[in-house]
Amino acid sequence: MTHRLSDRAIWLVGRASLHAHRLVQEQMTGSAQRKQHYGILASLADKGPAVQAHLADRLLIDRSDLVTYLDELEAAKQISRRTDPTDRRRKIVAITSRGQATLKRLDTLMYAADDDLLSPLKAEERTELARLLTKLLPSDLAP
Amino acid sequence: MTHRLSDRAIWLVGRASLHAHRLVQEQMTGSAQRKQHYGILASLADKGPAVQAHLADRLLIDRSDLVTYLDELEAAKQISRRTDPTDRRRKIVAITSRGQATLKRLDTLMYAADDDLLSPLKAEERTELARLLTKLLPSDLAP
DNA sequence: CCTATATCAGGCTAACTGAAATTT
DNA sequence: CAAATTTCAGTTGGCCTGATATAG
Repeated sequence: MTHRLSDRAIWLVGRASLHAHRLVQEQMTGSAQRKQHYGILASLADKGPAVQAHLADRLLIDRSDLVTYLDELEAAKQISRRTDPTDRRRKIVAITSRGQATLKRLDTLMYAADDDLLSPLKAEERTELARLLTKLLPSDLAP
Repeated sequence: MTHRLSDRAIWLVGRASLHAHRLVQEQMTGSAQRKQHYGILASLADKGPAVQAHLADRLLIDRSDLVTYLDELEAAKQISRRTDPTDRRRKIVAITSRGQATLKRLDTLMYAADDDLLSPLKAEERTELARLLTKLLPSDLAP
């Protein structure tokens, strides 16, 4: 009661996210990629090609914003879009080999930022934090 | 390795923060207050008056942004600013009685949003999450 | 006819950058 | 003179809203 902020998960998670974002920016200086590009490429690499609407829902990204990010990634030949033959409203997005290479490079940066962020925690605490955060999320990030 | 995103705390905490922010917005519709106002008022109420620079550091808010937020809170007579007599560069910020009342109201909203956010977790998991997140933060939120 | 999908145009706000004025 | 504090002006990026064209 006497220390509201340290009790409010809403506040804590917001500030932790800001701190994390700053660490990512440190790693990403000079890399013309966005943090969202990482999420998109990682999702496509790990879960396979996807329709844009489903991809947006999985990543908690707005569908109209995803269009922009995919435009950028497509211009860099890191993803491909093709119309779904069974439903021509949809476009199926897939990662390219160039996208795989970029992802590998980004993953190194994100791993380093992750290590900075988690440095105050022990190994068991890190996995426990990941488990708890995953339970919070409305989208299904699990396999 | 096969599921990058669910392994990256950087990504998880960012998406959890977005989800939390949406829940706060649901609660705050119609309330002319910002989320940052809550943090400022709560910090001043729980830890007492503070110099702007220290307050900004504690809350992980940019110093120039804090100026704007304090202008708004001051216009609503929820905080007061006075020059520090021992160092006239500094201004000491304090919460007013009207600010206390607003904080009480905001705290109810934030508590409700917190409860939504944490609904997938058991009581012990909630306190564990708060503990872990607090350890991550560079600023000192503890008493 | 209604719904779903991708796309586009525009707005909002938190966060950031850089610089000025004042005081130590 | 150099450093700290508050303040101001302007930019960026992520998120959001509403609308359109196309397809089921």
